[in-house]
Amino acid sequence: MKVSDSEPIYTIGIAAKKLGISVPALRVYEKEGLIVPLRTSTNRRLYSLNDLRIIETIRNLIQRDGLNFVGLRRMLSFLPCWKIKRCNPASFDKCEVPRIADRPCWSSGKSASRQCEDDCQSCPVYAHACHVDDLSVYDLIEGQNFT
DNA sequence: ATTCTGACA
DNA sequence: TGTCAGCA
Repeated sequence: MKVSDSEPIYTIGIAAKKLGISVPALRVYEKEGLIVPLRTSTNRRLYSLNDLRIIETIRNLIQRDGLNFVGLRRMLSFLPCWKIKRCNPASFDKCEVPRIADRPCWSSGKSASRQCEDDCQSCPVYAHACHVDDLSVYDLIEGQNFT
C-alpha cells in the first residue's frame, strides 16, 4: 500500500461526491464506529483514498448483503490484527482484544492494553478494513494458518 | 461557500 | 437517511 493511500486529502463534500453517497451518511458511518477520518485543527473531516475504499466496501456490505451496523462492527472486529501487526505468540495469548471485541479497535477508544500508533490512519489494521469482505485477508499473512 | 453538532419528521 | 438550525 502506498503512503499516498493513507494521505488525508478529501473534504467530506468531495468524498461524498466521489462515492455517490450523501454527506449525512458519511457522518453516520463515522458515528457508528465504522470509519475514522482524520480531523483538522479546526475539526473538519479529511478522508484518505483508503478511507474511500473502506466506505465503498461498507456500502456494498449494507446494500448488497443487507448487513446492519452491529453486524458490520462485528465483522470488522474479526480482522486478524495479531497477524497484520505480527504480534508474537506471547503477547497474543495475553491480549483479550481479539477474543471479546464487538467493535473494531479504531472505535474502541485507547483503553485497551495494546500498542497503538498515534493515529488510526497510519495503522495497518485499519488499512486492511477495505478487505473485510475478502476472505483472503484471513490467511495471507506470512503463511500462518488457523489449524 | 463549506462543514460542524445536535435534534427531529 | 435527510434536513434544518445556529456556528465557526
